[in-house]
Amino acid sequence: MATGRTHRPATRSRGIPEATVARLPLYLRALTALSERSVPTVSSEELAAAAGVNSAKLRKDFSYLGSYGTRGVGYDVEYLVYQISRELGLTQDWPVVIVGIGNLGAALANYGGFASRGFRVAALIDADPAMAGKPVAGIPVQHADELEKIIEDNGVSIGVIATPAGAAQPVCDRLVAAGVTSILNFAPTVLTVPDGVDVRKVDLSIELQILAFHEQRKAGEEAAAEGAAQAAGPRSETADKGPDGDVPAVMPA
Amino acid sequence: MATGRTHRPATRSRGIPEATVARLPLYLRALTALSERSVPTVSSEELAAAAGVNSAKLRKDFSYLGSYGTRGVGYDVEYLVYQISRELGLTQDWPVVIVGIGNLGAALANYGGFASRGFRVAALIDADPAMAGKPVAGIPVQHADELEKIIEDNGVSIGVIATPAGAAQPVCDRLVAAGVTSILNFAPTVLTVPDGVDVRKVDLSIELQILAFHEQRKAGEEAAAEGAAQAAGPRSETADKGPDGDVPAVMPA
DNA sequence: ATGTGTGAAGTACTTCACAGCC
DNA sequence: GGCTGTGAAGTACTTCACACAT
Repeated sequence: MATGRTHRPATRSRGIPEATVARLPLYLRALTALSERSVPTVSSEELAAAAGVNSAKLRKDFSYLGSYGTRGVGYDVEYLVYQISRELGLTQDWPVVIVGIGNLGAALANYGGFASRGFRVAALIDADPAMAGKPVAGIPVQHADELEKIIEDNGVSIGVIATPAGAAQPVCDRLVAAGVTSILNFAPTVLTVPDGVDVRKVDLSIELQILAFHEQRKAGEEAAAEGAAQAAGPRSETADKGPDGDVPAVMPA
Repeated sequence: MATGRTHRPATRSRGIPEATVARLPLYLRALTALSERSVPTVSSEELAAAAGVNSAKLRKDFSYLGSYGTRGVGYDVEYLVYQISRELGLTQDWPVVIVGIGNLGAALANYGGFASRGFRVAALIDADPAMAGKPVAGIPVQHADELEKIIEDNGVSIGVIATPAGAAQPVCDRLVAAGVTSILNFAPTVLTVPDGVDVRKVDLSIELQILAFHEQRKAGEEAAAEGAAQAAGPRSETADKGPDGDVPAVMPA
């Protein structure tokens, strides 16, 4: 691929597609499971099945990292685990702060997947003074006033926002001002950040809405298949559950 | 799936791209906020800014739904809210069950965004007998034995899995067998489902790993840039590039 | 024989740019 | 004049299919 005309010259062949990056953690998880079962090698076919993708995609993805497989044999599990971990930056320790220790923040703090892969919860921060000192997942919650100090002292570059929507942007601004350059946002808001700061969002209600869209379509098709002779007009109603026909109101914070 | 055909024949012009569907909830949220402020109309430019996308994309997205705007004027907020809600299937009521009432399950049960947009938590289900009867978010937790009955009685077609990884597939199988056709999976596992069942996954650790990848790259470039002309402060000299920051050069220090 | 690595072909999505309507 | 709606152009990602290393 000599094209390379896209964004930048790129330091090297460091042009891993975003879609590939997003799948690397998936491969890594599957490989880790194999590693734990002491499986020495896997084929692209097997690994792809375990990760829920197709094998051509997987091979193409790996080709961006280098030629880590052996033709006629497959991939060495341990070696791949290492290479992917390194590529993702998981061979180093990433201190993370979680801001907003409500239900969700607590769930995140307790989530094993964090600690197990290079991430370390450096601090839990909440604006409620009543929370201060209270341990969650074995870590005492600190007051939001300490935010800047905590970030600096721990060299935190990744922040997780689990506050109500209204608090998210101000918290984000403070995180960024204090030096955080990557943010994982669970609050249902669009965050504005300066150039050079990465934001990823996880939005529970959006995922559900996407499911509802497909679900509705299924119901529609099913009905069309049943009646056979009555689709064709404008949007038909999907019978089955009581249609409320209301326009929802938004939530608070 | 050997047949060359794409997913579906598409009943009509009902060929809304998946990427567009994924953004509709975003637009809907922005529109709802405008609606609450009694803003009567918006331009694609304004709405796009509020939703965090560019205006051409937004107009293209809306063009798949129909021509709901007025040239020279913009879009009628209320009307769009209704149209998008309808397209997403949010004008009907979707009963949802949440399985696995740990930290995360409880967070989900309490999450306002669910109830506010056509989703109704029909039941909370957990395998731990000690949880049974305990109210979470005002809803008493029911034992997993009741799962099939609950799904049937409530006509549930959307299930949320918030169990530990090991329990996810069995729970998924039972949900599907009982009639659920859409699943939102929070457990860090690849779920296998029969054709016709939709699964979306939300994976906290994957998101963090993607951030770590970019974070690492920033650090690397920064080090490389250090040798060159050390710019002062958060400013990138690299003209412009993609929509999202991809060529950063900032330093917390 | 077997399974990787990869050009080339195919598909999906984004952005441009401007005609057309208000 | 302003702003939508959309063909056309551009870009990103996926899948195919097969040469080639083991």
